[in-house]
Amino acid sequence: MLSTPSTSETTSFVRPLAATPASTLRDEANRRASQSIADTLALLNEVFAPQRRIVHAGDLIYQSGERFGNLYVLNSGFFKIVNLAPDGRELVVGLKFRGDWLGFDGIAGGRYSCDAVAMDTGEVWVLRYDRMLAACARQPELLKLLHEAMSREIAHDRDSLMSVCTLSADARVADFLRYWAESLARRGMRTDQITLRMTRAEIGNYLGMTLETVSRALSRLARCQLIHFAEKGRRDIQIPQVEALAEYVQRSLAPADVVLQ
Amino acid sequence: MLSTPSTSETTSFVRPLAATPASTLRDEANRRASQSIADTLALLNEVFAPQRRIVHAGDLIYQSGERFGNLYVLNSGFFKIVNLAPDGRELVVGLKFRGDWLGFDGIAGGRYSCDAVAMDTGEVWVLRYDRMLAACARQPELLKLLHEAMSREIAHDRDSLMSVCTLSADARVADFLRYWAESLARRGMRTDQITLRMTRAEIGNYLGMTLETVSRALSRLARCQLIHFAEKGRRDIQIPQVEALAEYVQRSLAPADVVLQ
DNA sequence: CGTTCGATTGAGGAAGATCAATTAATGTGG
DNA sequence: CCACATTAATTGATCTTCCTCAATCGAACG
Repeated sequence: MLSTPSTSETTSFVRPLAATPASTLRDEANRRASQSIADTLALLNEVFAPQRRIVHAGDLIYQSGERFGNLYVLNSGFFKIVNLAPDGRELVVGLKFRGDWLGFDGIAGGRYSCDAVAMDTGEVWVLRYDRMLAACARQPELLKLLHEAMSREIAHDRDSLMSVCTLSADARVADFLRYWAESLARRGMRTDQITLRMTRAEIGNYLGMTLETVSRALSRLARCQLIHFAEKGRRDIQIPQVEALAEYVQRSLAPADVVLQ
Repeated sequence: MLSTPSTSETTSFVRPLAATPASTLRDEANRRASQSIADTLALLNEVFAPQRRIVHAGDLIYQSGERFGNLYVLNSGFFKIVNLAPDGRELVVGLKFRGDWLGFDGIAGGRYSCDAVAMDTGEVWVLRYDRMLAACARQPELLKLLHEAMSREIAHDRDSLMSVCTLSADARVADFLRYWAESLARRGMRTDQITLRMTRAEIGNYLGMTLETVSRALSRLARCQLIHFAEKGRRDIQIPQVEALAEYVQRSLAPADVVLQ
């Protein structure tokens, strides 16, 4: 099912002149992103032949306070990262998809500072950090990968903070759906119909609002036709156009005096 | 629950019986932290003899969109990291003190994704990333330093998100002051009287609230005697006991039904 | 088939934003 | 050094958003 997805071959061809609408460019970017993730996994597989661990919804891959020793890379499935304060507060601070790394937070203090919880069945690759470092010394390419992953995480955390601090509740929910859909798209998965693996309470926790507010926001988005609920179950959400969600976020930022044509 | 705390940083010696009040333990931890920062700077200086750059309030060390090439380490001064959204939103997403690294966000995309702005006169050391990598290959100790710095940043960003998502405005301001004071303490600087180098608007931007709310929160904290304003100028703030601020945050979390003895 | 858990929706209230007026610091040119 | 302009901070009054509490409904499960 996995390993060695034909590495190499990241579209080095210039496209023919013809029409290249925005959607085509976007698809192309997603294809490249997906390939890049596949390449990364292939390289890791080749270098480490890492131990594979199958997880099911609710499984913890590591937890706060546990001694650090491994980094993890998701081959499939979905994870949430839950930050725990000494006083008992819990917050979902990140979501992880195929190709994402887990466990960076443990490097500095020698212990993980979060829980990593599977939200679905999936496969995690286990990388011993010390072996990783040793391999990096021989193979600079690996180190580049590692640093890029950490850097991406830092940049993304900042974007999360920006969402929470500057967007209204409705916009935050829209942005969350957009982010989820785009994360899937960049991994070559369907985005017209997505299945949220989180309850309203979890989404609210992640976005810094109550579950009622999440529910109301989703209802409003559905009323605007930006999303549709699948017939059965409100966990499946159809998104006719992901870009429309981004536009909605932008519109919510625009001061009312701007004329909406 | 788990094993061997070891790793520097966690007191691995059992203290002698005698009186060791919390404040002494804390001072000792701060002394160690300060020494650790000094050691790091000394090592970097020795290995790279890095270019030094003097900055003044308002100077940008790098800005969003600029081509990535350097990491920076603060030898003195204070920086804010400002995240910029394509639509013009700006958010202060981080504060940097002596010993902190800047520029990690640029590694992944080849461009910085934030502005790094000096809030005071200071000295920044410039480290070429490629030279850094080369040096790391020879000196694993360096790589450890680098990874720890990135890891700390990831962990801290998550804590920031937690503050914004779970604390009231007053508690967030109190937590901000506590964080600032502790950052100074860990660098061996005075904390009884601190000079905020930010306007109320900047603080509010960082904490996700308006400047009026910051002002009101500070007034309330002053009314509770948790802080005092210096005679002249409201930028200088006296903090009689930093721990009292942490307690205030905890108290604000406690449901009203808890009896506060 | 009832129990439980998650989601939705409404009503009322509280925290914080917005708008506005006043005061305090900072700076500028004469 | 002072008058004046400018920017930052405070405080109050009102309004909005979101939270809290509560009732209802639907889906999943034993």
